[in-house]
Amino acid sequence: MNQYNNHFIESLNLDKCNSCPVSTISFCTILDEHGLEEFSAMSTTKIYSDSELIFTEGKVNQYVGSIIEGIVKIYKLLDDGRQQIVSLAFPGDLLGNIIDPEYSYFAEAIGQCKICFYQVSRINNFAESNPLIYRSILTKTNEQLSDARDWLLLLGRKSAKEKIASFLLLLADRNNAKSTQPRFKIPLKRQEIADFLGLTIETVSRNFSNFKNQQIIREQVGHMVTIVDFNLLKSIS
Amino acid sequence: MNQYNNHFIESLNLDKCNSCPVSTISFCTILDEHGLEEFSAMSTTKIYSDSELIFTEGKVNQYVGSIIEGIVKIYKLLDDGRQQIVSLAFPGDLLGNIIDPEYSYFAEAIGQCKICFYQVSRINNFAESNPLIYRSILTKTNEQLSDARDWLLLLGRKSAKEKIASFLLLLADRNNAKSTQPRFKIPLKRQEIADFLGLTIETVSRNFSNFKNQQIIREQVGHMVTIVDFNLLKSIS
DNA sequence: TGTCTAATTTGACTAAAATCAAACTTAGCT
DNA sequence: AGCTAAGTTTGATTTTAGTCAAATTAGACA
Repeated sequence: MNQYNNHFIESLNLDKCNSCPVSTISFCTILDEHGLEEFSAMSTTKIYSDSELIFTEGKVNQYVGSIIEGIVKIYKLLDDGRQQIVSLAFPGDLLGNIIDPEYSYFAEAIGQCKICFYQVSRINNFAESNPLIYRSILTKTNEQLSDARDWLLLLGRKSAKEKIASFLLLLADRNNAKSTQPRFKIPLKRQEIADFLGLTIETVSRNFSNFKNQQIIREQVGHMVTIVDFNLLKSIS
Repeated sequence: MNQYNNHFIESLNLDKCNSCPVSTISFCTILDEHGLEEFSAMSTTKIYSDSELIFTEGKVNQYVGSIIEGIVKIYKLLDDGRQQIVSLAFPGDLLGNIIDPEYSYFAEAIGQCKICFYQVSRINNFAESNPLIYRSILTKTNEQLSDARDWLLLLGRKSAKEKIASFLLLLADRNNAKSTQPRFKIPLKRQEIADFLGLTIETVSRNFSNFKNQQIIREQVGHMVTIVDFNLLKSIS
């Protein structure tokens, strides 16, 4: 009876991971079936609605999350309210880290998000017997560092026009848009784009208008955008 | 005879680490004596003179390094030559990573540098029996990510004046200057400061002049600087 | 110490993006 | 469908930092 019960729970957990849409790209993908069994039992899935705060700067770092669905913006604030988005996290991306004592940024859901959480302390315990999880987290962290450094180049050295072009290409890439005229939804409001690119909302709007006038992009209702001249956008970026 | 010989070699390697000035802050600090013995045998120390290239973007990622002495600038370039320094690496900092197939930036010595190198492939092999090295590298990578994100906020949202103030405080911090009027050498040329802060050399120069005129800092020959009004500089940043 | 070059500073002017303000559009709600 | 608030666009103007040019200073080396 107890035996059956245990088996039932474990298989439930594994089912959860087996049916997980990011199981092949999340940091847990490195685990074998045995590790995953133990690991999945530690996870809690939570759904956030648009604009809900996930992490708050300065709070104790208790959880890391793996994004299952949706997009999360990671941002920092100056005292006077100026905001800079330092990362956009997509499905499969890791939220937070297992090292720092506190969160050093805010994380907020853009649209509805589904996130799989783990307690930092439990991951660290788990890693004692499954140290490969460190390599997996390192791989994700390394990607984030690489992205952050690309963005440093953009913020420090690119013009507004180049920034907008780079932003559009980033979104096309994250949407795996393979077409020569990729079409996707821009998940950010103009103000958020401005906070991502280190610009003002007016500059963003003007540059979008220019691209539309020059037929480089088309914009439909609901922030759907089509990149008409991909190569031109690439050369601008 | 053979026995003595082995012992001699091993103790030489360990001596090298025992006398290493960054042994308590480098990523190898996590290793116990046994691990260190094996690890130290894999290392090669190299000295670079000012402006020497250490890594080149696009080249195969063969080595990671731990800085023993000196400062290294990590930078990226746009096609037209615009440059952005994405990181300044100090003694104890890790250069490169063990994940990517290629370097994605340039690394260049600022002044004379002493660097302890390891082959990426050998670190990965070593980690199979010493997986804690992953955690140690993760910790260093995580620091770099945190620094990069602080810099994203600076580049995206701070004014030239605020950038210069932040830069001076960063240097004071890296020099462990505990005094109320910290004094240290600015290791970068004006052009490099500009490339670090996303500014032009003229803007950097003008803002330094302003700070000097307002008696917030003093500058002596040889780029030695004294922060006269630390609190004011902090509030500006 | 003097000479030469590189680095830095300063000035005048320009350009890019920010600010301020208003009009217009979209999306959600009753 | 009409109302409302939020979001976006556009225009006029200002500000900041960039550009171009020249003068000055610092550093390396004979």
